Amino acid sequence: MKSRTIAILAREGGVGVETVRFYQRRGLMPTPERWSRDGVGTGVRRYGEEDVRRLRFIRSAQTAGFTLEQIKELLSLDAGEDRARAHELATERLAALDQAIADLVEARAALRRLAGACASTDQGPCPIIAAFQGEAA
Amino acid sequence: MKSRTIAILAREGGVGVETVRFYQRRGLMPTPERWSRDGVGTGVRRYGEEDVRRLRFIRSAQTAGFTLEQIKELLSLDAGEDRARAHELATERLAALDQAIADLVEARAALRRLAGACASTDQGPCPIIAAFQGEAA
DNA sequence: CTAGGTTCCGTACGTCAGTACGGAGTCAAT
DNA sequence: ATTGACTCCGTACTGACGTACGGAACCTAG
Repeated sequence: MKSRTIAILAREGGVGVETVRFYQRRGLMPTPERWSRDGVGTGVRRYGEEDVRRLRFIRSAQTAGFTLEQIKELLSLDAGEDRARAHELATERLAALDQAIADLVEARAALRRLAGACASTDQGPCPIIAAFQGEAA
Repeated sequence: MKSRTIAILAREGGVGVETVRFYQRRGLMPTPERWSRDGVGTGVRRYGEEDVRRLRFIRSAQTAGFTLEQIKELLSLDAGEDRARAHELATERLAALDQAIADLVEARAALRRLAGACASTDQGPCPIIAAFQGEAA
């Protein structure tokens, strides 16, 4: 079970060792006890599947636009009974996410205009600013 | 024409005064000459339509995920002849944008699972981390 | 048992995009 | 002419998210 060193955990989670340590300092990842098999010295911390899942969740939640603070709260809510709060955080973020997606789709349209306008081998000026006119903000 | 003070420009562009000044320092916005109507004193800078459009462009390009450095380059390219470079920047960003949109759509699906799982009035634990399993990364 | 690679830890530094502050100058209205 | 709001400018600080450094302890293979 708990057989991974921090480097292996980091690799499986797709982040750097320093990032895991950073998450530990921020309270997002646990800091397990050191583990010395022969009872000599203080040993080294070991991590399991659980920790990998947790780490991957953090990355996913970040993609969803949660801040580390919010992710920390979600983690503390996980498997807890406070459905109301979890639901609240999720739907709040869902709305923001829909807005963000809409904005990006808008932006993509503008970029297509830009790419289109500046793609041809025609001579003359390339109206970059103009390509972005007609936005909702 | 050039009748706006920096506060009015900022308001019309949807940013704060300090942000405009920040963009000036970064070379994204021009720093027009001071303008004293009666020739007394050093006067105050005034801005026109052109500047409002430029400011709005900056905001839109930011939504599209360009960094301020890249936006600066786009602005220097605007109305210039370097179509190749403009096209390159646009298509590069377009690809990144498509990826970002795909990620967000993924994230939205995960959030819907989460909201769904934690919406009911059922008792019991709320599997937040589990709701995010099944991602592409 | 020694050499090397890792881990651990605190602290410092880095980037991006602002935001705030403080004092002097300027403008507009009363 | 004075008051009060706004401008200008440099410099410093913020916040989110890491990334780097350096020395001591530790673990593993040869």
